[in-house]
Amino acid sequence: MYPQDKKTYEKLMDCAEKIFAEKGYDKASVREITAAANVNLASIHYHFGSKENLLQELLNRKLEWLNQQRLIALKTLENKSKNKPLKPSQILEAFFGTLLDMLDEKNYGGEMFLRLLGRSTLEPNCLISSISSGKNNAVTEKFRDALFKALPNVPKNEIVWRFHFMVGATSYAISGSGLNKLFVTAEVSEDKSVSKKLLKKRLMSFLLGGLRSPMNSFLIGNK
Amino acid sequence: MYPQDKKTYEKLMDCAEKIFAEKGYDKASVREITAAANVNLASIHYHFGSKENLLQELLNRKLEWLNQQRLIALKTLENKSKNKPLKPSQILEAFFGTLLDMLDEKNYGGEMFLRLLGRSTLEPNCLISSISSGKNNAVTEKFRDALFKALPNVPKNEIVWRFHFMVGATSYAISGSGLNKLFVTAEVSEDKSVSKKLLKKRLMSFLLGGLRSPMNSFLIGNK
DNA sequence: GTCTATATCATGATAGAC
DNA sequence: GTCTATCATGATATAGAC
Repeated sequence: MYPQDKKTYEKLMDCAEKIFAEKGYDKASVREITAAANVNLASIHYHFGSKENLLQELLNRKLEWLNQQRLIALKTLENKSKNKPLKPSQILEAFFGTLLDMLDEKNYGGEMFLRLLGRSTLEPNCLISSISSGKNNAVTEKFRDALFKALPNVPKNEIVWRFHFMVGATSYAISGSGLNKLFVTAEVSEDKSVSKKLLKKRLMSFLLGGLRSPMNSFLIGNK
Repeated sequence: MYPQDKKTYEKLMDCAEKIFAEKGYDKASVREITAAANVNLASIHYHFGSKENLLQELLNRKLEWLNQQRLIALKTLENKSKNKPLKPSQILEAFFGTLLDMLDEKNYGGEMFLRLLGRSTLEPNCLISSISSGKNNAVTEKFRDALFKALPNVPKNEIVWRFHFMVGATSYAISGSGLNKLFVTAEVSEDKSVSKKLLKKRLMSFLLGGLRSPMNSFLIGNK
């Protein structure tokens, strides 16, 4: 079944990624994963300690890669426009656009990652570490600061909140299942391939509108 | 422990709601729920058929109540402003404001509901029915149509997508765990009680901005 | 150090007595 | 409707082979 030359650790990572993507974390059993990888049942415990830890490793691996891409995109932008502050749309492109591009990845990698990331934000007391880990926060802060510079007239507090809202809209929009669920009404449907292509444009337009939404006096009054 | 006069069915619903909210669906065991309710282990199977079904019942109960409130709010608005089209902000208030107000509910009801609802949108092949059930779709469509009227110049397709994005931003913003996770940086933090009060204002402002975001030519060109 | 075979323990589900 | 007993499946732990 599986190429024999790969190490057990790698086999498990690969198979787990695929099976998690297909069935979700809960319904993917340790037995199924080890069987698919042609390794012993106990190897997950040996290499990762637990099923949860295996998921952690997968998320961390993806997250690190994603954040690298994000930083590269940001650096590129900053190099191009010497000194001049970046436009909000450019910053969003580097942060969320890079994430959205993962959807096109092969091997379910992108979709699984995004779904499981979403799950980890919803389940209490679970999987927090991969998100609030130092590296990830560092990247988030870089983009946060870029937004501060790009929108000097907006209170920093508000920017942080709106960043948060943007992450939410993106996570949800991206979760494969969510997409077709809420609005399956025929009248407004369009060709699916068209929808997929337009998703990024549409979401970015929405995020930008939310980010730059005028602030009412109440919010400003409260700093 | 538990008041003896309540029926088993009610006891289970109440305890399950609380325990699901605290630990999440997976980590709440049938044994723990039945123990807390002072009923027999097998009663969940008898009354609900399965643990999943119990969750379904909980979600449906909440969802129906929520949607009733939403319809009432919408009707009230439509009665007040005879014939004149509603403002988008009013429609959002009726739909998302009503949802956000559930956060103040006692007994974890609101938070659990929102978290589990979020989960159900992220897990594949799971719990779809409560969301795409007929009643819920009917309510969603009412609000969708209200937005169509309120924004006659925006293509219907775009409104539907933006509605979708708004749901995502709201779900995420509301999920108790998500709130403190992403941005725990000290510099931008403010008093937590203040944050909680302002959440609704902030989110509504963001949603409104996203909903009314100008459309770039690319999107319009593709209808 | 790496992997395997096997044992343990918790969980959801269920059958059948009362 | 409620109970006890039991099953099937899952994750995890351990002992020991290579």
